[in-house]
Amino acid sequence: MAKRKKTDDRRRQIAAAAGALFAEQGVRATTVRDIGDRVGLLSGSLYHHYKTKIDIVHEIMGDYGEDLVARYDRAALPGGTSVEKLRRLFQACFEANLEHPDEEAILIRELDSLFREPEFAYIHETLSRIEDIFVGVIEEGIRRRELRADVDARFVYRMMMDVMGAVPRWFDARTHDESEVVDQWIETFFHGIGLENEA
Amino acid sequence: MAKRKKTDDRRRQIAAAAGALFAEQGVRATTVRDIGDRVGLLSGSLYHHYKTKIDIVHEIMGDYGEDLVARYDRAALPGGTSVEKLRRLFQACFEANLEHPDEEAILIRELDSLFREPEFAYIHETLSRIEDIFVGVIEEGIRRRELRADVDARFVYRMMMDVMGAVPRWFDARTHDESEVVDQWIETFFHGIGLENEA
DNA sequence: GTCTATATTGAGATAGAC
DNA sequence: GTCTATCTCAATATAGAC
Repeated sequence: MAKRKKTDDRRRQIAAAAGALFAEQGVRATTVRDIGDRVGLLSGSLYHHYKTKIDIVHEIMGDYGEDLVARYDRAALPGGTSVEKLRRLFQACFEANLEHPDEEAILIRELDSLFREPEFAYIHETLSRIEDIFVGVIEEGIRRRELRADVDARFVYRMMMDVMGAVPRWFDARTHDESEVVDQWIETFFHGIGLENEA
Repeated sequence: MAKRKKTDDRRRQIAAAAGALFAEQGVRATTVRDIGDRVGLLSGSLYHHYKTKIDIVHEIMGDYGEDLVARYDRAALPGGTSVEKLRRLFQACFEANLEHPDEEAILIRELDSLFREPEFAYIHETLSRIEDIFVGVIEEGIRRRELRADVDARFVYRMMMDVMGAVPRWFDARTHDESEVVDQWIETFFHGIGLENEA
């Protein structure tokens, strides 16, 4: 029992070190020797814990999708206006980036490269579920006449996701206040940057 | 003279083939053998025309920055309201994507990987000049009271650039009408998706 | 200017001793 | 469970014949 636990600790330690490197440099640019150095092992010893380098990526990302969908699901729960729901969705994005920065960075970084491989199809299924959540909230807002009737929900979702997807590239909790960012996003997406008397 | 021209043709042919591959798969994932296959040469023969694989990337991207900055500069020329200028800037983005799809795709794809290398610093200088153009237009709009006084120009620029940077990932001139996309961007950024009576 | 052939390096992975 | 040592393969790049 105690022995089993220790093995898992080592696995987690390797996954954590690898995750930080993958997030920073990308999976392809990170060598098994880099990972070994970080945890104080020779590269060959990693293979006692994982069958391949890609298996480490699966270990890191495999369960993360559920966590992420659950966050957005919770944010979209009934309660409040459409703006309030959108705000909760944006906040969920930041919480994910704060609590799982490596996973978020890897998700975005590898989306158009490694995660195009068929074995990572589950990543895209996760994103598709998140898209449905956003689109559901936006379409409900249109039906409730809280959002403009002429907005294309999938189109607006894409704009929002493009903006949220850039968070790992610039966000630093030490220099940014996430609630201010969420405020600005809400202001811009909901009210726009134009002055009314110019419309 | 005719001979010199032929040599340049070969260089351009190689750069074009490599550009398409770089845009699709990324520079790192594209091998010199891939490139050779595309132009009907053995990989070794490429080295008669270019010293290294990375030199081909420089050939493709080296002059493109000027082209891009010139486009955005022209779009920001005096004339019209701030919305009209923003519309012209968005249109410039689409024209760039239509006329130089490979360059745009490579620019975005490699921004956080290959283009972090010091030898590609000129790419970031180009982007910095484009940022200044956008920020200039937005700040002018605020001074003219055409845009809200409380918008943070750099922040809004980042949102816009994040949205524009995703264009190479989904835009297909055969299925999308770029002027419709520009319309939606302008509507969303300028007026927002909210209904006035909800504000 | 292109080909044949090969040098060189780097990276993922394995075998077997400890 | 880790190390030593090494295999294997793929990729960039080079040398010299044609």
